[in-house]
Amino acid sequence: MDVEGRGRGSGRRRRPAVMSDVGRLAGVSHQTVSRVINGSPKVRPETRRRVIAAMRELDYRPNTVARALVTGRTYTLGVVGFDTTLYGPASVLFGIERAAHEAGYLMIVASLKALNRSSVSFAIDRLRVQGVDGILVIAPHLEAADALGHAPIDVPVVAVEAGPVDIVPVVAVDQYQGAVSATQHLLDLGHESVWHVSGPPDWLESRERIEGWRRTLETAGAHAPTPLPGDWSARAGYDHGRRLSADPAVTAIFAANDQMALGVIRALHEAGRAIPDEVSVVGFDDIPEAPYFLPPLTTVRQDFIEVGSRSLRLLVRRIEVGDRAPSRSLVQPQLIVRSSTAVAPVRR
Amino acid sequence: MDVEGRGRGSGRRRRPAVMSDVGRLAGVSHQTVSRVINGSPKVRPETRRRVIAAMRELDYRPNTVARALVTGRTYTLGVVGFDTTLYGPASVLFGIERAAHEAGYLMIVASLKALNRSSVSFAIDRLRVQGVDGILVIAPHLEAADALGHAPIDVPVVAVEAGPVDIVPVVAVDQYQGAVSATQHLLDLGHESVWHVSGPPDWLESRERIEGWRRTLETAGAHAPTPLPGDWSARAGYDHGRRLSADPAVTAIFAANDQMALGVIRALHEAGRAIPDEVSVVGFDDIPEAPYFLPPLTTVRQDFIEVGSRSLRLLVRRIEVGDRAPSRSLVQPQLIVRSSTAVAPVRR
DNA sequence: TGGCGGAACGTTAGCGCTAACATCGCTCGA
DNA sequence: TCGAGCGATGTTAGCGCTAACGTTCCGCCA
Repeated sequence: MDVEGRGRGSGRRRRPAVMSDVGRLAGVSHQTVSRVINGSPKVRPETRRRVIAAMRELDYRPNTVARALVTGRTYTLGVVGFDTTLYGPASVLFGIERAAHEAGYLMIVASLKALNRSSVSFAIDRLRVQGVDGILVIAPHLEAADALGHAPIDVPVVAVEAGPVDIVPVVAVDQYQGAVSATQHLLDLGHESVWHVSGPPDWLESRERIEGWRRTLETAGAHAPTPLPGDWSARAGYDHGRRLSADPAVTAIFAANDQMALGVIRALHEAGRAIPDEVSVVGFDDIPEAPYFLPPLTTVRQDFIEVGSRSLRLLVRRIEVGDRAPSRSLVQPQLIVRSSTAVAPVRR
Repeated sequence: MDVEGRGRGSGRRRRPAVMSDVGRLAGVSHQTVSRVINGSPKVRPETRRRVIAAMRELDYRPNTVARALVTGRTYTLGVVGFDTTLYGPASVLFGIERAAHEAGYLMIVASLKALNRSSVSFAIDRLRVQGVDGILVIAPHLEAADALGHAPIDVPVVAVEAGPVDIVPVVAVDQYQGAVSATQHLLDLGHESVWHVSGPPDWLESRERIEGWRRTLETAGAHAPTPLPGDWSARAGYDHGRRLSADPAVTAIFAANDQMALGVIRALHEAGRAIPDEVSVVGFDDIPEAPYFLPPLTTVRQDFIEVGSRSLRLLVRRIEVGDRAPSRSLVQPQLIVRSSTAVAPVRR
C-alpha cells in the first residue's frame, strides 16, 4: 500500500488535511489550530503541543490562498524587468529574490516584450490582478519610467534604476558619478579628450553616463566629441571601435558597458593599435569576465545585488509600515583600475 | 475631493468593486457577472454588454485569490534555480517566463542558497505552500537532481538540465553530444589529444561533457589526460590555463564553458603561446561575448531559451492534461566554429 | 458566598468567487 | 391548449481561512 509514496496515512489519494481535520484530531476547534499557527499567546502549552502533533501527523500545510483571501495579503512581490538575460538585470533580480526570501516574500517576475509605456502598464496590471503586495519596476528607460507616473496607488511601487521619477521612490546606482570617475581617471592619465561609446539614447542610464562624461570633459576644458550610441552589445562596440581606431587622435575611449568595451578592444586590436600603450579603454559594470579581457579591463563596478536588496527592503517598508513619501536612494559605483588604461602616449 | 487621485467615482478611498457591485449596477446577479467573465455562452448579448459596461464603469478586476480558493488553480508556476546570475540559467529563466506568459501563467522564482538536497526540497515546499500549479527545477547538479526523487506527487514537477532522473520528466541540452562535437572538431584538425578544463565534478553538465570528451578521444585512439576541474569562472580557466600553457604537448584545449575558455585564453596569451597557431581553444555555451574574444571563440551553442520554453510547455501539458509518464526531451547543441581553433601545429 | 474578571477555548460570520441546482419565461409540437 | 423542454437567469452552498464575539470555567476578593 501507499505505492505512490504519498507519505504516512493509509489508502488512496486523500485530499490534503485542512484546519478542521487537525482540530478534530487534536480535540480542539479549528480556530485554536489557527491560533497555534499564528502564534497566539492564548493557548495552553499542552493544547499547543497536541495541535502541533496533529499537524505533523496529518502533514498539514496551511492554505495560503484561503488565508490571503481573508487577510488581503499574499506575501508575494512582483518584479517588472526587461532583458533579464543581461548580467546587470539578472544580478538585480537575484539580489531582490535573496532579500525577498529573507523578508518572507516570494518573487513573481514579469518580463517586458518591449520597452514602452503600455507594456509596463500591462505588466503592472498583470501583477496587481494576481494580488501581489507590492511591485518593483526595473525601468532604466525613458518611456518605462514614464509609465510609473500613472502607476496605481493601491499597491506600493518602487522603481529600480530609474531616473528622476518624482512619483515613486527610486533606488539606483549613481551613474553620473560613475561616468565622472571613469572620465576623470582618463584625464588624470594625461589624455586630452575621451571618446564615448554610449548606450541607447532613450535609456536613462545612457543619459546619465553621457552627462557625467560630458561635464567632466567640460570642467577640464577638454573637447567632448559626439557620443557614439550603441545598443549595449559587443557588436556595437566593435562597429564603433573600427571607426575610432582609424582616428589617430583617439587615445582614450569610455564605453558605457563592458560588453561594448570588449568590442572596442577587439576592433583596436585588429587595427593594430596597442592597448593601453596607444589607446586606453574603460568600461562600465565590472562583469565577472572583465578581469580576463585582453588586457584586463579598467571599469566602473556597480553593486547590482545591493541595488536589488536595497530596493526590496524599501518596498517591504512601504508595504508593512505604510511609509509613503517619495525617496531616492543612490548606490555609489566604484572605479576598478586594471591594465586597459595607461598614461597618454606622447604627442608626435 | 479625490485628492489621492484614486480614479473615477467620488469620495474617499472606497474598497475596490466586487462582483456583486457590478451585478447591482448592471441589474443582474453576481453569478451572471461571473458567467460573463468566464465566457459562458448562456448570457444574452444585451446582458453581456450591460455587464461589461458596468465592469468598466466600476473599474472592476476579478479577485484572483478568491477564484483560486474555489478552483484550486492559481495560474502561477514555481521555478527553482541556483545561480541565476550566470548567462545560462538567466536565459533559461527568461525562456520560461516568455512561454509562461503566453500560456497564461505567472512565474515565481525561488533561488537556492546552496546546491543540496534539503535546500531543493525546502524551495519546492515553499512554492507548494504558495499554491503554485506546477514546479520547474533547474537542477544541473547531482544532489539537486537527487531531491527530485522525493518530489511531492501532488504537484507536477519538470526538471530542467538535470541528468537521467527517472521519476520526473526532464528537458535538457544534449551535453554529451556537444562535448563530442567539440572534441571531434579538434581531432579533425589534427590534434593528437585534447585537454579538458571541466566544470565541478558534482554538476551533471560537467559529467556529461567529460564523458563525451573522453569517449571521443578513446574512440579515436587518443590519450585522454586527466580533466582539470574548474568552477565555471574565468579565474578557474586562467589558473588551469597557466599550467597548461607551460606544457608544450598541449595543442588543444576544450573548456567546459566560455568563461573558463576566456581565462584559458588569457593565460595562453600571457605565456606567449599563439591562439590558434600554437594552441586551439574551444568553449561551451556561446555567450553573446564569445564572438568578440581575442580571438573569436569556437564554441558549442546551447539554445537556453528553447530549453526554457520547452520545459514550460511540458509542465503546462502535465498540469492541464494530467499527462504523467516520465519523459526526456533533448535539445541539440551546435558547434560554432570561429577562429580560436586551427589545424594542429607541425610536430618538431 | 456571590460575583467578577480573565484565560482558554468554541461559534459564527464573512473574504469574493465558482459550481450546482432552482426558477422563470417562452417557444413549439402533439 | 397545454406542458415538455430549453435558454437565461437567480439562489444557495461551499472553498479554507481569520476576526469578532460568545461561552465556559476557575480563582480571587469583598
